Amino acid sequence: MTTDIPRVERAVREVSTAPAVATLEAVAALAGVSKSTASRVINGSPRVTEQAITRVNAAIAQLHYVPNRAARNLVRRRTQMIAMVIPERTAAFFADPYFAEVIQGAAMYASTTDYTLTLLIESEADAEKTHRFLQSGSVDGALLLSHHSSSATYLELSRSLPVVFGVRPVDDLEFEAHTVDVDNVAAAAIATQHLVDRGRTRIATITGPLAATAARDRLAGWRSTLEAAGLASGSASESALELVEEGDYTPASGAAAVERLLARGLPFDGLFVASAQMASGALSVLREHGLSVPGDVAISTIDNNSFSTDTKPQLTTVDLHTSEKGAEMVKALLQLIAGEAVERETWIPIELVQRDSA
Amino acid sequence: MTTDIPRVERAVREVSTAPAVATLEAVAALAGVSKSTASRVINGSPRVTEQAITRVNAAIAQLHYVPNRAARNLVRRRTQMIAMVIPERTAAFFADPYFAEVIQGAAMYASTTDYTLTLLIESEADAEKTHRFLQSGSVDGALLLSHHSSSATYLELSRSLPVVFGVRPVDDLEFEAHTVDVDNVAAAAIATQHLVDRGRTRIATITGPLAATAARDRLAGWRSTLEAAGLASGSASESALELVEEGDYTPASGAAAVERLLARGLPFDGLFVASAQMASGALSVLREHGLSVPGDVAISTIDNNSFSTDTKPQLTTVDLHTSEKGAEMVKALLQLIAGEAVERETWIPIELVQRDSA
DNA sequence: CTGAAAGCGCTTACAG
DNA sequence: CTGAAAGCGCTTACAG
Repeated sequence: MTTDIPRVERAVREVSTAPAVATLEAVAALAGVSKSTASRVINGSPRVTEQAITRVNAAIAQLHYVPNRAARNLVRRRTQMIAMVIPERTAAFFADPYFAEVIQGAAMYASTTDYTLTLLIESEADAEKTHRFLQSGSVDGALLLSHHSSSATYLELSRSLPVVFGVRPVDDLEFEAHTVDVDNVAAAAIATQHLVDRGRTRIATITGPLAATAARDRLAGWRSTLEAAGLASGSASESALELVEEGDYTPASGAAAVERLLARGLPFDGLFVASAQMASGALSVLREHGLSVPGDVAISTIDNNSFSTDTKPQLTTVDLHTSEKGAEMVKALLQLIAGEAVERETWIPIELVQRDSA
Repeated sequence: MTTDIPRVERAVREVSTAPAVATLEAVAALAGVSKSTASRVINGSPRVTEQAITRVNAAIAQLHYVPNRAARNLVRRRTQMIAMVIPERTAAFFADPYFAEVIQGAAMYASTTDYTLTLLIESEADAEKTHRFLQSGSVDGALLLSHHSSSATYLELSRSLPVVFGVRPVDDLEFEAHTVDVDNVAAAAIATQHLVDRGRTRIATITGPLAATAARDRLAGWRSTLEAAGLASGSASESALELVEEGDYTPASGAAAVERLLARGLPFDGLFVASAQMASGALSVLREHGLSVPGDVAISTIDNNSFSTDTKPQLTTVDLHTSEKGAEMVKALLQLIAGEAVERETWIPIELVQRDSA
């Protein structure tokens, strides 16, 4: 009503727009009841007559009425919104199918509820902003995919807002967080055991960045499986436990890691790679060196995504059911918001998918 | 203050919660001004004294005040939220780095504004639900990444809500949509021309699903480049224009497509593949057949992502600046919402990235 | 420049 | 079962 352009635009709008958004008042009037009754019908209150219900519903249909979210949220002190917080760095590495899958699973599940999922990119530079947003009551709860910020910060956050973590916080026993995760030790153990079952006796591994718990867990799963199978013996220098190289989850790092492994001259006939991305990189290098897979080296890995099926041979891997994890995170959060009891830890089931690399 | 359960819950909250959320009223009181003035300061109104400003800001800081979004949205008739609509099928194929990149770019940009991006998965089964949501005033605008639904439906939508498309709607001239896209014809032409410049004379192509405009555009770019270079001559059966196979953007389909190309027995020394994903699949097959790249067959493609760098040799490709596209979509939408004039079509610049495959 | 007041569109005790 | 009324927390003409 002030500047010129908007005025014109509004006029145009008024003409071209679909019937102005209906209000509760209009519905009530059309149905011949009070706003109170109309509202009760809408919210499924049991204290209304059949007749009121039908009439209100008819009015709603006729008017294409949809409750105004802001008004409803204001009085309910709810926003019907939850946030998925992902660190900026992760966003940049969105190429990693892992995060995309979690987010997809979460978004899919959320879309079946009447909660809305918003993506919150936490800039490393201004994590404060994210926290302010979360504290401002803009969302009813938050999903944290990782926590580059200090655990303390998040502890604080989780005290004023329902929060579900997608990774276990670094051994902070005081931390009463709710988490939905996968048993990484077991995943690695299953993949490694498969190699053992295939008769491999010198099983090497390529790990993820060992700064992260998940990578360390996978390393531990590999090691304990070798020990249990009696494949960890030998002098220190020739023990299979020596066959460890670290990567950063990218294909290139996987390739570099096998190169190093090969350069060390220690023989190995099995290789557990902590991620399919790295495995695909490792696989090419092995073949370049004239090594056959699974003939000379059997490979098993973790993550059932395009990286495990785009290779030749396709990779035997452990499916972490990642999009299910995203869904479960949302589910747990909504229960928390509803005040229901939720297990401190939810473990997503994992599963070996046998293909051709081992 | 009324029902029992809430009362208890509130009590619990009060104890465990960080300082109860401050309200405008509290800020005003602490600052010794009216809510009106406090509100003006918060909203940057010029009609306030310096003194008022400093006192209100001090109060805000002290109380950690953050405006309640619902209340603000209610009165402003704004939600400060925009939705990114992606069809369910796309969500499932989230593995395709393309969508992940667009979304990431959009989320990143949005996070620098005070708009919130929500991911809306449009179920094929219940597209109605999505439309209801969009029409309900829950968001101020929508970003459409693709449109499996009829153009008509979206045309209708775009009449009641600012909408920005990420793909050009199928030649619907009446359709006054705003779109942010890339010039696919040019992208293909650049990639193909590079092959021509490298001295290749029989240049084949692997297209995306030709049902989509983008795939047809890329095919057209390839064709016109060959024609312009005089490489399209010859009898129909041996014209390079015959060297076309269709894929579906997955690596496997790229592999299958070259197999068919090879099976036809027509020689080719250049190959333009419409996506890096397909190119990676095609590349392996070529090498399996003992063909060297770029020696025997030079390859150029489109999309600068992990698929173009994880191969050996790495792929010469056209960078579509996909995450920039996501950002530009948000930018255009926010301008539309603000009532500013926006170009009907925004073209994202593209760029040849020369690597080793051609 | 500032405050009192109205109102955004709902929900929900309260009193029939 | 139902309606009148209050109130959720803001913003913004309106009248100083």
